[in-house]
Amino acid sequence: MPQTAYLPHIAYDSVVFGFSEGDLKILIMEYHNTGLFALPGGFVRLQENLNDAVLRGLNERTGLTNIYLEQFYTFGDFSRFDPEVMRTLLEANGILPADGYEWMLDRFISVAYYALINYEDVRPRPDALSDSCEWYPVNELPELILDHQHIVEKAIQTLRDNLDRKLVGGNLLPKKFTMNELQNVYEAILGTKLRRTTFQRKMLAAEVLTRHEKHFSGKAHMAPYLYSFK
Amino acid sequence: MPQTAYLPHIAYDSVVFGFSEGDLKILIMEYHNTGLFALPGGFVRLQENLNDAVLRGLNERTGLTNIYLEQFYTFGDFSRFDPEVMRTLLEANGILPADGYEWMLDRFISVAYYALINYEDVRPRPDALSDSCEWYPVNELPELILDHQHIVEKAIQTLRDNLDRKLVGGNLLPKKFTMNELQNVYEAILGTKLRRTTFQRKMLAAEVLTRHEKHFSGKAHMAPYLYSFK
DNA sequence: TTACTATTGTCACAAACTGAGACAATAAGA
DNA sequence: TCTTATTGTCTCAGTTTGTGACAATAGTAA
Repeated sequence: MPQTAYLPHIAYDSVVFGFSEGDLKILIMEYHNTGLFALPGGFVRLQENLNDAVLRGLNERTGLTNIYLEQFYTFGDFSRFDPEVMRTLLEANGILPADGYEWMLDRFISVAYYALINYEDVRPRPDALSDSCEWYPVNELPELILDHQHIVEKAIQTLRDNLDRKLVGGNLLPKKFTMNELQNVYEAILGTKLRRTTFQRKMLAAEVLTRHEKHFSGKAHMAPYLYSFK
Repeated sequence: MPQTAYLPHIAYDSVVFGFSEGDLKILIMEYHNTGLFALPGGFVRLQENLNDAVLRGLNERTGLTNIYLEQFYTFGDFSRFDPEVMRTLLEANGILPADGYEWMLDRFISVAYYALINYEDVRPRPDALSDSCEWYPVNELPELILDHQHIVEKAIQTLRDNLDRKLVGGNLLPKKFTMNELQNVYEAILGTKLRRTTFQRKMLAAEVLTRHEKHFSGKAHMAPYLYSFK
């Protein structure tokens, strides 16, 4: 990452949501030899679109290409500025700031995005600076650097606000899913239980679902239909 | 604006909404000797919070201090980069880029905000680079530089989406207003007519208004109550 | 003083929507 | 064949919303 390759002072952070075992989860990086946890983020190349930079970073970490991505806020408080954190990350990777990395110790304004992906499609991959990239339930996050906890909270709040308006919950599931699975996603996002009949009626009335064949799970009860988003 | 005073590559643009004569209007700058029209914007000082920079810029142009302000999107496409526009603006003001203004010809990522203000509270003031700062109805804007037309459209869309959820329409009116005036604001923002009785019932049920004395306009009919937001 | 007009606050009724439960129809195991 | 758990659908009541009606003004005109 030499100085000339990226726009200085500008970063992005991404809150990558997945759904598994009944929990809403997000991808968190743990940096090599530091015990520091952070959202996966990155920088923008000099001639690159901001949105493309985020998609590139997500692709590098998840291998996915068609990602549901939404920009939700830009964090620009001066109090975000804490060069010691970045210095620690660089040193843990054997990098001296003087070797062309001084710009990473500057103040950054960060554009935050959230992504919704199908948990099963991802094998998280660490990037060059990181030790591990793992899923954590949103209610059991480790302590995060800088204002990243705040970014996560705002991401969840925005996702909740957009849930009914944009009907995006399906992006957290495989192509085909049952009505019960979809309801579980909604409940995990909203943090509340929903009524089965009311939920089903609302989803069907919205006319965004296509009904497919039944799914036989081997359980001793009526088999549910599979659905997909139109 | 010497190089050292501001963060490079980062700008903000503000869409300042006002309401007058039945129209939703926004503040547009016309730059001196160029015929170029643009949203009022600015830069962030090295140790300044992003949000504070925007409030500072709005204060310089409107004299207002308590401004309803909302960040809505950050525009970061590389296609925004057009140094000729900025070069024209500088030259029209007799400034040579070589005099420490080269950074203004670089690529910028712009964080966009919208503000809602009471039209009557404002006497728009031009800033150092500008010739005039005037209100334009949103449906009769001049051609704007770069992607500013796109920014305006996204601002209006966001305002519409937030209107019911945040009940912010009152920020475009004086402290006290009639129900009919509030309805006119909503209609101007949404671009549609609303039913008088339904609108009044919804507003009263929301329990966000305080009812004050009646307002006698001199017209030959029942006088309406004045309201203010709680 | 007495009509007359335009607008306002409120009510009434129907239509649409939502919460909550009931129930028959399975799918598999006992 | 009986039992159990879950699903798709229906019903009914309560709430909200669309729509019009109507009396109560505040001025103007006769």
